[in-house]
Amino acid sequence: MDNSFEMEQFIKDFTNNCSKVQIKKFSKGETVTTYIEKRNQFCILLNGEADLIRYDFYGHKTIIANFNQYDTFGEVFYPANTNNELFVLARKNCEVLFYIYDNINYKCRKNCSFHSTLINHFSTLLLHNIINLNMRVELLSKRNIRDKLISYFNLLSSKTLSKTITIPFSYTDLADYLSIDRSAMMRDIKSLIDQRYY
Amino acid sequence: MDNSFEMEQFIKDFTNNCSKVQIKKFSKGETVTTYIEKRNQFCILLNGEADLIRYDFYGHKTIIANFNQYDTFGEVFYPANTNNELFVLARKNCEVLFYIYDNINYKCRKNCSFHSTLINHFSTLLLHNIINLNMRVELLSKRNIRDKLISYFNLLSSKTLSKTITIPFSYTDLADYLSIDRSAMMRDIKSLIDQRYY
DNA sequence: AAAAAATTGTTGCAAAAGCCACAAAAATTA
DNA sequence: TAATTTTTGTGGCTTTTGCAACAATTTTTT
Repeated sequence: MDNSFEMEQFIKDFTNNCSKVQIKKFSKGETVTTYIEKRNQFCILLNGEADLIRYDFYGHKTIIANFNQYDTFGEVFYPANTNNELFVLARKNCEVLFYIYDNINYKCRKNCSFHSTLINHFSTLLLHNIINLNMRVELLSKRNIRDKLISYFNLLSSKTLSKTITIPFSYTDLADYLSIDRSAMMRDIKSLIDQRYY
Repeated sequence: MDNSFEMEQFIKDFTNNCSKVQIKKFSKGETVTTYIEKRNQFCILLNGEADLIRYDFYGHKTIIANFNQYDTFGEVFYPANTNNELFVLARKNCEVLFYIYDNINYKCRKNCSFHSTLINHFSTLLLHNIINLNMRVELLSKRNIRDKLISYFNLLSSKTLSKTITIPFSYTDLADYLSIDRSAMMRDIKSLIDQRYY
């Protein structure tokens, strides 16, 4: 699971200047990218934190995904026929690697070290992405607010291997992340506390 | 998106006998595998159709995922700390390739052609998996039954590029797939029809 | 072809979740 | 530090969803 050491090495390896790679910095609150035109964009969050956001036509905000260090995102991961306006917002200051993905096995003409190392680490990155998504599906497929909360708290505690958890969101954002109404969620949190569940 | 030709080739390539690979056939209704012990199992559905199922402690069945030809599944895609009983059930007769995944770059001693081709196609398979999962998250994050249904129908019609859709599930299963109550879903389907939405 | 099992269509009622609104508190910005 | 914005906590009311139940089909099995 922990591939941070492996990734550190990877990051060092691509500090050369490959023409297909760009690294940009973003301040908290800035838009990192929008998923509109299909440009086969593939991104790696090098540090910081960002969210993938959707607003539906009721005006509801949903936090589709929450990205942390070395998480991958971008339009490559969405089907061509997506009719949604999705965008990635920096939750904290962050640094993002952008790469135009055609075929993982195509190297640039320079045959630079970035491409070699990307190919080596690509599967690991994608596998990590899938595991995250499966956890996400696990949460969202829970039938009621209470179960979503319990699942989410268990997830947090299993990540830190600790009984005390720290929610990385405000309650407002947590509700948007679990795709539920905030006031209804507050009610349920209160009842979990009353029953000494957490 | 369509990688079926590529896959056909792949399938042909591993008809040799690699010691780490097993291909098994299952009849409709049989259990393909259960996600209990972490055995780093990686599977490819060669043909047929299968579901990933969870029963929660209320007895609710949820169809976490629905797998079709060349979809990948298995324990590798789940975090080690999964406390869920998940199992894969054959919805139709199917053939499944099992492979114990350690590191995609480890070849077996024989240096057989399976491993070479798997490495070549692995990213494509994973990317496909991610796209499926993102569509799944898209559906499940919708706030109400009506929107889930509309999203799902749109998805189907965009897949076939047609206005008439065929739901690959019974209504009973569709409800389990969308993680909602069947009778409530029937009510909403009826109202969509009344409003000539579909 | 008959019997058994599963799906569909439909209710009334109960429970859960959503919506709106507002004051208090906390965090952020000027 | 003061002003402004965001978050939290809460409640009343409405709407949606879930539950249980059952007859009518349809499908599958014997």
